[in-house]
Amino acid sequence: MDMRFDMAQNAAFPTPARICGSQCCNACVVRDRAICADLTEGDRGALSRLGRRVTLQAGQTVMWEGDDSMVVANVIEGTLKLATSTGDGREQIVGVVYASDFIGRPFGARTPHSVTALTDARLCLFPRGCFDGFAMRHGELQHRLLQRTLDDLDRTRAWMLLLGRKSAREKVATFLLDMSRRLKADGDGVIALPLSRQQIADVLGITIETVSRQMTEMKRDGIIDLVGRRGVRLINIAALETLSETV
Amino acid sequence: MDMRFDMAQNAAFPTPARICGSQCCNACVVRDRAICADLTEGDRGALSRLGRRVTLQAGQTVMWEGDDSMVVANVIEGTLKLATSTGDGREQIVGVVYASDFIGRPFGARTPHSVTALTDARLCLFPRGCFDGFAMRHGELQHRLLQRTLDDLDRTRAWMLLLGRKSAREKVATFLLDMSRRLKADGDGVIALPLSRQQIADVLGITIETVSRQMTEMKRDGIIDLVGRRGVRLINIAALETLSETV
DNA sequence: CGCCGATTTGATATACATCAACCGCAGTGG
DNA sequence: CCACTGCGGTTGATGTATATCAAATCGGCG
Repeated sequence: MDMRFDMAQNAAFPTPARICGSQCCNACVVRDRAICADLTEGDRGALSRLGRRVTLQAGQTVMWEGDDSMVVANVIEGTLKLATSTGDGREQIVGVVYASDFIGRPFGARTPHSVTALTDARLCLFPRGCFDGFAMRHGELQHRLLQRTLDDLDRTRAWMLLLGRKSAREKVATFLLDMSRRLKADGDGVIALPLSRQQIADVLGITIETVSRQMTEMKRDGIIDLVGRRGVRLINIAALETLSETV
Repeated sequence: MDMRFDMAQNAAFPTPARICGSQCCNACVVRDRAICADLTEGDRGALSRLGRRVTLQAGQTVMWEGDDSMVVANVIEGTLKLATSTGDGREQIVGVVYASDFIGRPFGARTPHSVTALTDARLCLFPRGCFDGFAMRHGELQHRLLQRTLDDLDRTRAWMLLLGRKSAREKVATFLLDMSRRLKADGDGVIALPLSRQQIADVLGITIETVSRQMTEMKRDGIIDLVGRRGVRLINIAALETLSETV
């Protein structure tokens, strides 16, 4: 695993103040977006004591497909991918997760996909057994987790339409729009993609060459602009929406 | 909507005894597999009173993609499909649900996909608002729903690998194995598929012709046998597993 | 400035889609 | 009872989007 990342992915969270050490939720940047948001301060502290903060480097894998489900985590900072693959090495990225998202498989024996950091990342990691137990005693937490899982399922099913029925052009257009909704553009309207071309291909179920060709073609057509390896500026969003085609 | 079904899909549930009328859970065939399984008898009765039993004919649609989420339901009997489509009519089936499964979008404003009966079916239908309220007061129910949603998500993500990275041959092999796991074969080892060729194509993200060709080819190779329009016998399961390719 | 992996570009192959008959079974009606 | 009809399914001929293979180019880093 030797990925290199040329852009400052984590600029949004410039080393958050660790006022009360790494164990404290009060200073947590995702506190009110993560699943622990609805817990009382006391309960949140109790949950916090079950887990620990860990740092990941880009390219590191936290969980492997098919492994026993040993841990779950909140993403505090960074971007990670969820992936499955066939026996002969073809990979499909089944999800991309961002700060405040939840990862891992609670209430289940196996992790059904690998989880790998795309950028440097920080997690709030819990042993699964402890987390499950805590969740069973805290309805608010389970409710939040349910909400999030239902949303994930909706988004995943929408992506099935893309994988099964859209052309390469439509796939790339949909991908770019999706990214523009999740990521903030800089002053010049340039979005820094957290994914390499190969990873984009693995998200869309096409090859790297096809991704590249579609993007340069869109650039030729004046719909987008490519800046450096990881940057895109969406020039004609309406055109992208027409291309992405889902009503 | 004029689908016709030549095989007795529902033979497994020969007009269940309605001992205490259609409103009673005690005689419910899915009582201990559905999400209400962990409720006390009293709570189950209370939930039951919020909803009503409805009968669907094959081809009828209960919910439409993008509509306000008004109802949710347990499937008592029958098979239904969940589908989304592009503006120009390409369809992707994002899920197939069976007896004891749960359908609809609780805790959310919109139904993200249509739900249509593939066979005649019976549902235990709840207004969403009432259901949500009841669920909020009953942790066991939410826990069951969470479990089920997590399982759905796992299965859906596994299907993404199929849609994005598998060949037509692999797709059909995977589909047949999946069916053989969910459906019981009759005495001769023949499985009655609940889906037409077009619907199989819409599940796998390929065309009807490709489905047909792959199946007749597998038949030529002695891997499966086709009996009538809806019947398949899996002769060489090992070969199918090799073909389906996921490790 | 030069190097190395990431990306783009080009040439070619191919799996699958598309278009078009055709077949066969299940109703239907004479 | 049998021809007729309609629809789901199969089969064939052909087209094309995308994969594959190969090489050139770029961009960031030492």
